[in-house]
Amino acid sequence: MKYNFNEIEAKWQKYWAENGTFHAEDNSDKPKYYVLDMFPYPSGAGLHVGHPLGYIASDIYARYKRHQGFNVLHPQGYDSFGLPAEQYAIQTGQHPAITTKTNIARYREQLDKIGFSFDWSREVRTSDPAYYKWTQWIFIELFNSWYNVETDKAEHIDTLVAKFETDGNANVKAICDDDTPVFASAEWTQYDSKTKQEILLKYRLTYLAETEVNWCPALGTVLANDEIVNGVSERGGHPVVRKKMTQWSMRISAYAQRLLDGLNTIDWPQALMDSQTHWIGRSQGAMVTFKVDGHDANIDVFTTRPDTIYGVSFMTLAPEHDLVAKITTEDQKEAVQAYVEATSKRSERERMADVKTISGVFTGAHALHPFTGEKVQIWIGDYVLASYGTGAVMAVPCGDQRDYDFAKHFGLDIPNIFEGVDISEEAHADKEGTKIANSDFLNGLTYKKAMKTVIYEMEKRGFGKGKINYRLRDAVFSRQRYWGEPFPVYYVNGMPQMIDVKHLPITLPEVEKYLPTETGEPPLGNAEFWAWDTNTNTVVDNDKIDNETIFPLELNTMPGWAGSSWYFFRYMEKAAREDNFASEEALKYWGNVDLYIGGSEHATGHLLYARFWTKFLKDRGFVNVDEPFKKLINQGMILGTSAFVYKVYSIPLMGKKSTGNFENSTSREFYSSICVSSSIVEKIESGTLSGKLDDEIMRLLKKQIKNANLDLSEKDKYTSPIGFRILRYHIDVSLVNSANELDTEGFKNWRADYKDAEFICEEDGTFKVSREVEKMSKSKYNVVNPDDICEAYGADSLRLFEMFLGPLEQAKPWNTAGITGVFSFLKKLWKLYITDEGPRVTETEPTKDNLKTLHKTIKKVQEDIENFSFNTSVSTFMICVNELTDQKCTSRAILEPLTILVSPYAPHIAEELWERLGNEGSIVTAKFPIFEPKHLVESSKEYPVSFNGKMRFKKELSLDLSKEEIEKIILEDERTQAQLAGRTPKKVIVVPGKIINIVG
RNA sequence: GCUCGAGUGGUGGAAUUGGUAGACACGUUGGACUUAAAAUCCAAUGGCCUUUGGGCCGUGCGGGUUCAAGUCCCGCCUCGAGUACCA
Repeated sequence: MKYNFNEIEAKWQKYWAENGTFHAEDNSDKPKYYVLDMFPYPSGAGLHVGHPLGYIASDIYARYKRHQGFNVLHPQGYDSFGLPAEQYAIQTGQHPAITTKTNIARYREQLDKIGFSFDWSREVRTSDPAYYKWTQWIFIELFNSWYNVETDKAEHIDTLVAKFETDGNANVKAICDDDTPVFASAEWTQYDSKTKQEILLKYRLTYLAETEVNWCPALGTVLANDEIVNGVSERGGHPVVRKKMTQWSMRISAYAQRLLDGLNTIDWPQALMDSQTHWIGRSQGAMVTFKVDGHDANIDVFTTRPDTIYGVSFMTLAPEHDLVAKITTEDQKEAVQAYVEATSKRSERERMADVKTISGVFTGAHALHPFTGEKVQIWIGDYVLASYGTGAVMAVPCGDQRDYDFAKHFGLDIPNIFEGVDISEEAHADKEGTKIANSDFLNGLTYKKAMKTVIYEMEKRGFGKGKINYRLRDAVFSRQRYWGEPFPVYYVNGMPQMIDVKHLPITLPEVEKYLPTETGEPPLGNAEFWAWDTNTNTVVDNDKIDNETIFPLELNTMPGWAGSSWYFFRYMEKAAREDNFASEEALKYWGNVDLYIGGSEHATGHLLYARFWTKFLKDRGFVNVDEPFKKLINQGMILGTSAFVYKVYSIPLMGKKSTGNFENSTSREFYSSICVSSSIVEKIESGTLSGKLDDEIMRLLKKQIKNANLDLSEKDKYTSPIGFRILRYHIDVSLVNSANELDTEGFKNWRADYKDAEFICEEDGTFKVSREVEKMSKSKYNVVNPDDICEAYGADSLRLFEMFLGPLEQAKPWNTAGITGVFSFLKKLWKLYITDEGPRVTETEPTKDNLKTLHKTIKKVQEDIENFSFNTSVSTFMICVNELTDQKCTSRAILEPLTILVSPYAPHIAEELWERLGNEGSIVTAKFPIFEPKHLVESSKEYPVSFNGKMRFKKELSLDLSKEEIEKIILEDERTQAQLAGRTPKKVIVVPGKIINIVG
């Protein structure tokens, strides 16, 4: 009987679905284990072979844990709100909900074919109103919370209001906006409702504020910093400009320190934690206030080097700084205005591309040094960022390279405040090991002591204090998009009001167009049915808005990361979950995710926001854990192997301006007929092309020019083309075989503009393409689809092969060539159990060798799974099957445990063999075999014998021998004598059980 | 520029605490079976030299530590990822 994978896989996939084999139990005596994948965005392109890599790894782990007796939660769902569906809707008018549903169905079909052990009864879709009801609920809870610095956690806003009522806000220690006014309790009680609301917005964990945002006009939306790459939108590459807008923001900065501290409690890749640490950007220093000479104004600066304050020789403000207009003197006004205007026009992109140019203007004003009272010039310069710290720096040119460069450029003073350091060439930025000089009371102190002393002194004199600053900004939470969660918010008198949680969800309204309105409002501005009736608590017609009982609803929607910041909690319970996102018992039982697998691109987005929301939910008592993901693994990207065809263009046809991107040029159809095989291109480029081929190319080029019938002069048309250029194009990888030969007929039929292609082939008549490893993407035509592999070799082969490719964390190119190796392994495995005549398993006692092979395999596979080294266990299985085949093993005592070992990796074949061995039911909870070291105990070892570290021969020796005995035997060996050739060894190293090394 | 990671046969990769470099697989070559192909099986396969015993060289490059280095230390080179003037 043959290994019929199609039949077996369909059979067991059906069995698992019908029996709910992978449904986790909510009440269980078993220990819990929660394995999660980062859920996919269901794109229209479907899954490619890169997607399942992490899913296969987590599935192996989940299945392994089931064999180990754990109650395993391994759910899956869809991050189904997002920009691509919306852009598709804009283009086609098709509702994003429909395309999303279709895409999800396709994903599900593909996922099911790979045999994952997902508990689909808990599926989550972020765009499902029953799900986003709770996303809206969390938003409301954030609105109703403030951050109490004293208790170091978020609390309900009522506790803050209570403090205001009794004591005002002077002694309230809270994270709030910088411009929050100070008031007494009496003042608070007299404020009108709107003022109170405005003040509370300065404290709430989500708040409405005018923020400068990254506005992308082409997409009609605001982008987060991590959605911008090199100054253009990550998706589509459109330009991005700075714009002020009223937006919802999340006060994630309140959690900066806890987000840093939490990293010490979790098991994540170092690189990922490093990038979060850097993103949060903690720096310790001081806030120092400088008075402006002749003005009633102060400049606050943050500095990490208050110890160098005597080195200050000027100050620099960001051009956008509020004080600039106020303090600039009459003579400098023109220059300053011009500079400010020039900077505001420069796009982020330009500013980034141009880091080296030093620019700035003197304002004419001076600040007073807080210690010496000396006047220092106040400059403006675009190297100072308005968005970091206070938007102003105290410049210490001797200790900071940028200040140094600025001072040199404008001829400003560079006083030296370091003992015995030469600063004639560059600034001295080292902290340790240098003593401070020329600094009054700081003279002779080291960095650490000077820091303490100067901060103490500043605090005493009242113009500065120690401060910790974070780079982490509050996160903008509004998006001018349609396909996202609507805010449960309406506006009374311009102030946001939360809809009561019992009326959730507020579902997305229908719109005619998914584009911004003509007045520049978000797409929800197109909705006609988008007002809130406070009497009926329903969404009603916009025409009814009277601003008395019926009010306008929020037009923005939430960003992509809203739904993904808490979905791992929703999975914890499968019941209807009307009254909470998961029951208290379920949340308590499952706690947090034990193993989370996904891509490293989420380092500073999803993974930071999810940690933030988890900490918030913990503070407010809704969940029991401080960190959502205990252990995290980044799977490496699977890269595609793109194929390229080279085409020859005559320069006269291309015209003189031949520098553009021809791949995107619309006129290329004209010139696309001459294709040249890759090794001939090499010859052309190295100038070693034979005359015959050269003539052939020239002939085709002339023909092409003639046929093109362009508006060229007669002379140009018939003179021999003086030169040509070679350009390469991505072509579909399915048109190329493993020897890089092109299917020329298929190529002609692939796209209309290639139908007249002419080929200049290799000498053997084949046409070769060139290959290059790149990211897998539709536009590069290098996408490989898992369905085809499942069809041809089966899901078990796909699973094994993806693991066999290499270490999980490493990026690796996809090359299907090797898949036959794992496929023939599965066939060999099958043959170990079943022959053409039928089952061959017997009750024979296993031999010593059988047991040794089995237990060696158990040990290695278990170690590998626990180290997430799945590639090496596939090799181990191959070795095991090869050995058992050689041993002609038929013993059930060996073959039955082997099916369990293989089961996490190749579950379908394992189930089938398990059943054919006479077992009832599924293999998934069968106990994992236990490794017994006694089967690996050896009595002798084949020692490698080295001379000066180089292995020369091997000798089988008993392990009972002492070092001395081994040394004696080895020195007597004739091969040793031959190696030594009469010399006396200086030293003999014997490591029992390992190696023998003879020196001399 | 800074931070992190990686460089091993024709290819993907293995080598767990320093202890037989190249496991396992692909590919290639030769052979068996077959009318043929597929499938399967057997053998060889890092490079160079060779009197067929074996010898020399080999883990990006240059040094070092050690009886012994792919592995540890110092200095470089290349590639990849992240980040972008953070005061």
